[in-house]
Amino acid sequence: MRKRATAKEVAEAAGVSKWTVIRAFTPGASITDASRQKVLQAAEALNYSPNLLARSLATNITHQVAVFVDDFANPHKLPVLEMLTERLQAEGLLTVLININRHFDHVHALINADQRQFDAVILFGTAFREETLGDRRLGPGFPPMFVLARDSQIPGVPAIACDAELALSQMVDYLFDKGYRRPGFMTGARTLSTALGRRHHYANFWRRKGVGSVVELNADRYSADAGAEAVRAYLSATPSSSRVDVLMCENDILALGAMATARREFGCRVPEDLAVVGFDNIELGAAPAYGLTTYEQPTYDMINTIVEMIIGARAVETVTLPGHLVPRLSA
Amino acid sequence: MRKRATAKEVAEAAGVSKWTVIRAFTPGASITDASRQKVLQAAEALNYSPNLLARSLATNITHQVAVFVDDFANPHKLPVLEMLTERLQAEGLLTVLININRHFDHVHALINADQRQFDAVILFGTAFREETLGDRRLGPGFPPMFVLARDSQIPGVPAIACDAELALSQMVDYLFDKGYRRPGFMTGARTLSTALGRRHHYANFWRRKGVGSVVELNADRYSADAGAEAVRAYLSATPSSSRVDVLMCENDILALGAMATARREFGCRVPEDLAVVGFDNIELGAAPAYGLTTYEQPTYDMINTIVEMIIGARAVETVTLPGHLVPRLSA
DNA sequence: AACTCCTTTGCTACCGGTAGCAAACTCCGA
DNA sequence: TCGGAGTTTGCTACCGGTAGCAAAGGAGTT
Repeated sequence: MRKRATAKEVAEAAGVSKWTVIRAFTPGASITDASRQKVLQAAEALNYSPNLLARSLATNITHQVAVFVDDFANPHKLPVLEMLTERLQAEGLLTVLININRHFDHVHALINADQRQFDAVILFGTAFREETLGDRRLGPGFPPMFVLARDSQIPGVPAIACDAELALSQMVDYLFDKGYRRPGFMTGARTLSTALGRRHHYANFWRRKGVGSVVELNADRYSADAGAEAVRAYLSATPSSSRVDVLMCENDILALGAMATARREFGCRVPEDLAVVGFDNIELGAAPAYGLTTYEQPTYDMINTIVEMIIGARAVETVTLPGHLVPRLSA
Repeated sequence: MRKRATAKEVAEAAGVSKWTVIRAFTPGASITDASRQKVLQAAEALNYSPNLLARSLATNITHQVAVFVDDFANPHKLPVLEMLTERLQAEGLLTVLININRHFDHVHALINADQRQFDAVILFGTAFREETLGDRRLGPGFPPMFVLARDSQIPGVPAIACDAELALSQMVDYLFDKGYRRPGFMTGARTLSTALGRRHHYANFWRRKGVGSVVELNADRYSADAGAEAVRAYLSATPSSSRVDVLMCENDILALGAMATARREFGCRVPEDLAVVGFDNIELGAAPAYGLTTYEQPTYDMINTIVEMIIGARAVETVTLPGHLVPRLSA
């Protein structure tokens, strides 16, 4: 396999120095049209294009952003990744997808990221803890970190997320106006971020409405199955007379599992016997079979904000952005 | 922000040459325990770890694999990406996720990949065509390419995929044995790969069973909505007496949309009035509400095969691997 | 023609590693 | 005590670019 052409080879072919070749490929560089043409022609013939690795080494800019993901069960991740890659690529940045699931050593992955000189690191998942990210080996020179779509538990690491307080206030207002008075909430994996987040605000706003107690259901993962199981356990243990009238699930995927099981195994009509709402607005929830009432995060705004921070077009700080309620038939 | 420490600085601190420092970090290099300890101590103090960018430039090995994805609508992509990143990371390879949707110029993305010297490029999507990938600018030195989970339409580019012929033969056998005789097939986006793939084999095997005609439904995308729409168009135009009795959809996400709509809007019982089967075995299809009969691709085997080819542990060639039928209630 | 001033080109030094040769150092046996 | 083999260390050259200075070239003025 022949090697790729280098600037030096192109220079020889064009009869100029390699620096002139570089200039022909550098926008705004000082070079006459005549030499640029000569160079471009020779480059074309030799199939030359600059080696970005060498450029990165010299400039200390890689144009690569690492995205750490620790939870691939939620299909909502996919459209976000799509949008994120698209937005980053529009700025000339590539996305390095790093899997931080249970099988991997977080600190190790971070050190690796460090060694690769990424321009930035985006944490996009559920369970990044301070003890891993605060590791002292991640010293000076570590790329700037951002937390996407979650609160940040790490001091100094900004979070760009949906305004959970606003979201839950809108949701509870909506449910209250619809007449629901016996709220339930289903959590997924019990991480700190979860506990402090949506459930907290949900309970708070109900309290303000004068509804003091929120029934809590626990799924142990974020998956349809786990949602199904949790609701099955609840409904089979609770006579219909004392059941909640509306169940909010921490995300749509739990909600879909819960809804399907409530209908199918317990004959519940949704929303008449049990209203169900979710969070995220995944595509499938919109399907007529579900008609899931949910809340849409401001995905584009969050991504745009984070990318602007990365390219330096915006001050780096924690930002919460308003999403919007998506009322459908399930509540 | 202070810069990262380099081998030279560690060398000064440890009182050795920078090459000794490098050797301390190179497994199997010739170095005494005494100097290695000295170096590691100094490195620890300065928080040094080797710069992989510089290493890549010198060795011409980046340990980065680009994955081109052009279709983020199918949730099946997510578990595959999870497994792929995990398997690659286990070999010390990182995954660069490149979005090749309609907004991007494929050739441009490939040239960019070329400039970054990826160790390999994996095409994981629906619509990579020969005219883009055969571009002559992707000349010698371009990283080896692989097509994952699809046929390859590109000569010289091996495909690692599920054995579609076997899969469809198993599926048709199963459906035939269950007594179905009026088969339908719903395609997604009409790309070449699709046309030649599952639908083709499906029709073929029915023909062998003596069933000559397969009704074709067309969804224009791979999404639940598109599946819903296609089945809506079909069912409202076709009296129940002349409808198909089993509808195979090109993938699960189409099948779920179709099933939900058939049930909800047309009162069809599944599978009594209309059996529905899909392909991929996505998580949601397993939920009791659906019980979707489907076919599971040998995802792990495919990924493992491709990774072994990348690391040179296996001959590079097109491989098809057997998956297995997942019978549930929907057929 | 001589002198500016500005543009273009070439050059050295550098980014932070790797490869492989040569010198220096051990260690051992004769 | 010395020779020689094997090990360890240092060195030069290189990977393919970038940065920024210095020399060369060209146009305009007097």
